[in-house]
Amino acid sequence: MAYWLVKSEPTTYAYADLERDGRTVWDGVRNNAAALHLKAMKTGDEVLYYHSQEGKAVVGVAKVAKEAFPDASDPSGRFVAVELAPVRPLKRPVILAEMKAEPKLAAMEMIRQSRLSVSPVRPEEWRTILKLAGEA
DNA sequence: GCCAACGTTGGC
DNA sequence: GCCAACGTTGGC
Repeated sequence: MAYWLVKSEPTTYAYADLERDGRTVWDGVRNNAAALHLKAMKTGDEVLYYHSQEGKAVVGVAKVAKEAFPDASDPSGRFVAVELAPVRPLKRPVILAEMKAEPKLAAMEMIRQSRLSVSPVRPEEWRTILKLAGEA
């Protein structure tokens, strides 16, 4: 079981939209590094759901409902999509400023490279974030 | 194959 | 709205 983090602008597709839909195709990723992470996802892996721009916080937990398959929205055929399903909203959102202030999260991929839309999360980082969310 | 120019993302 | 970071494109 691996852990990941995905970003979405809440004005485009918020965590609440995922809850409403029950499941969604996570497509449109056009970055090679992010695509490699999508390909490495396994069904059942857990995913932190981060709101970029508006909110700038991890707001929920999702899980991989379907492993990588060709992204139908990509004419080149080079990129893949996965399907995600909601697990639960965090008890308390964890804002970016808190994450940056936490030394244990300094090595997190999403902190080190803010533009990466899909990134891996280490187990200890996962635990740290859940703790910041008041869940651990 | 190099690198300058340009576009996009996302934090501030 | 601005700008830094980074990826991509295209001329050479």
